[in-house]
Amino acid sequence: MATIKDIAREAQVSISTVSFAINGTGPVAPETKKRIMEVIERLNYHPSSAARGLVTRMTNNICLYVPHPKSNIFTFHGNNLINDMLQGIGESIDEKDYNLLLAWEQPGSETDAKIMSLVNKKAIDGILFFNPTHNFKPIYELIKQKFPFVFMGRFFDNEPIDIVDIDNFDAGYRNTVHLIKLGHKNIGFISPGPLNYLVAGDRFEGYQEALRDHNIRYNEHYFYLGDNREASGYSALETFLKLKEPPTAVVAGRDIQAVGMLQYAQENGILVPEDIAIVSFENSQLAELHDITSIRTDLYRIGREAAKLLLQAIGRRKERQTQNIIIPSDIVIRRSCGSVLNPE
Amino acid sequence: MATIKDIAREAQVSISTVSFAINGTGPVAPETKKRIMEVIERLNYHPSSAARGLVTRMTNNICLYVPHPKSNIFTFHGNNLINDMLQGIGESIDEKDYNLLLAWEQPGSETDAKIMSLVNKKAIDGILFFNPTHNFKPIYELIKQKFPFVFMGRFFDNEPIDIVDIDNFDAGYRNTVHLIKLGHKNIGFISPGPLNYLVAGDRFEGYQEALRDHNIRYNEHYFYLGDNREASGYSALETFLKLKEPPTAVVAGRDIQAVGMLQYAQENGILVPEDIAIVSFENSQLAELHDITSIRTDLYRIGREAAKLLLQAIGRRKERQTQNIIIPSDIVIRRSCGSVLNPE
DNA sequence: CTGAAAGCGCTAACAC
DNA sequence: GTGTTAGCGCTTTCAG
Repeated sequence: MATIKDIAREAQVSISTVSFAINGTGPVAPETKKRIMEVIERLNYHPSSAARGLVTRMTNNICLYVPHPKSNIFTFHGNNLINDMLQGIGESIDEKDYNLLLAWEQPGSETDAKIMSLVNKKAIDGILFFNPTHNFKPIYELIKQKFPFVFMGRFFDNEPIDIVDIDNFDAGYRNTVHLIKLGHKNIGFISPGPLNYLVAGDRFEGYQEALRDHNIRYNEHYFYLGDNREASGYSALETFLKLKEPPTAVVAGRDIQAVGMLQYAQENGILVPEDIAIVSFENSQLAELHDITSIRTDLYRIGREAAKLLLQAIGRRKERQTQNIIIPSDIVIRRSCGSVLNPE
Repeated sequence: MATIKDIAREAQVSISTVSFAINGTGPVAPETKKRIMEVIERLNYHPSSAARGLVTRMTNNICLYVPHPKSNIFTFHGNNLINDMLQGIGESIDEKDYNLLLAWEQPGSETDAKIMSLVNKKAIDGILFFNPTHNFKPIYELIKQKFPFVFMGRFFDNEPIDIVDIDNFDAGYRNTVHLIKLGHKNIGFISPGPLNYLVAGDRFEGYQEALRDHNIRYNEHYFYLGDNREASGYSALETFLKLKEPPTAVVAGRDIQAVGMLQYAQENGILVPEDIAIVSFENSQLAELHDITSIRTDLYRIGREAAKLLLQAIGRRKERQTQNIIIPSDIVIRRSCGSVLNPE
């Protein structure tokens, strides 16, 4: 393997000149540079990232820190959306020639062992957090160390940190308003998961706010705590329809729940959207497959913006204003909500 | 940040002793070691991976090299399965304290620019290839350089390389035999994609071989070239049923195609499995949702074995026998095939 | 514009 | 068992 020394010798210059030529960090005469570049090409030379990293203290690696793959949360946004996010991240990091390291904690190990190890041993320059839960210890340590990171998804503490997120509150609000505009007053809500997950909590609050804004009283019997299984949508609808005054529309917390509702409806001769209108979140393949109106999350843009922001933060290590970027999402109207109207 | 020098000074030993103590690469007196470890703990010292990498020529990073996220191929095996694979990889690399770098080529860039750059600049110690297409240039360069890598999925050349794969031929064979055993003789086959993708080609060959083994003549009208969209299953069934002698069973190339078939069947009053039996591949969420018999691919084991193999290869850089590990897959019987019999 | 030289933090001979 | 020392391949003052 050729080293910078070989290049210097072959090009008849010193190694510092070679370094200047490669990095543009010092003046080099055009012909000298040309000669150097030729030798580099000829010897197929590539600077060693370890050697470079040792002196620059940069690795050109960022870490995408995700929940454990086995976790349901990992597929929270529907699967193909993760691909979208990766694509967005990829585009941003490619521009600056950064690499992407993927990491998560093994269940049973310390909750932040992996990520702090990566930070401590200086294997990464920054972190992209993609973790819908907010209970997050390492954050504070990282803030203290001034280690660059960006949060994808809301983080409810008021620490000044970089965040890129969709507005789940807004999504819940718009889904609900959409139903209200269609004339519904009795509107059920299935939470996508425990309300202490911000995604779920925010959507629920958006739902409530929409009701308030339209002078509809929130009925606690119209709330059903769901999870990531079809069955939770199924039993939600079952439960709702047993009420004396059942809802005429439901905001499903996620597409798979909407599918469960569809299942129950079909088995029991209930018509969608005639008897019960449904809107959902995620706009996954399932929504498309079953003609379910659903909120589309632009994870591509989230990924791209978050990575861009992180690279900026890495670039200027000085104090800088933290940013809070909200990526808008839109509602994809399909059959299940009983309208082809556009919302608002 | 504490360095090895600080530790040496505080522990009143030389830096080599510290190094020996940390890595176990030299004899250190128990009390000395204890003292050193205490200082390390106290100063929260972590060896710099760049410095270490510079001398050991190891990065402790491996690269999972995948198709572009936008590519359909990326979701070929169904999405949650990718998670399974990641989990498997994660378990293996955690044991040896390795990190996972995720990389793919941006469309439009050179087909192997990213991966060869990673190799050249010595940012990784080995590569896990996950790429269903076989048209793969960098392989030969890597072989020449003796750079460690493992292929997940078949590679049809006869180069001696490490491979971990499921037996798609076997899967196609077993799906077909399952239908034959149920009494079917006219069996359609929808390819999951172009036949030059080995996944598709192998499944198709398994299908053909099963027919041959049971003295059933292959009928080319029973072949339909599908893709990754529901519509291809839909039109496949439509096409098949228009034949003078339509098939009574179909091997769908992937779950989404089976769903498309179900859709067509439902719209046209065709009963599944009574009128047409269906088996498929992937065993994705869709298969579960729609009660489709499907072949389960154990991507968890593929990931785990592949990463393990790669780490072995990285460990002993000497000549070693390449391995060819086949991970068995099994068939998950559901309603769509018209049996609860176990195959074979 | 170019070169000499001092490290970056660590490992691994080699000497004692 | 422990210390000394020579690098690993590169960046970056600082002179000239």
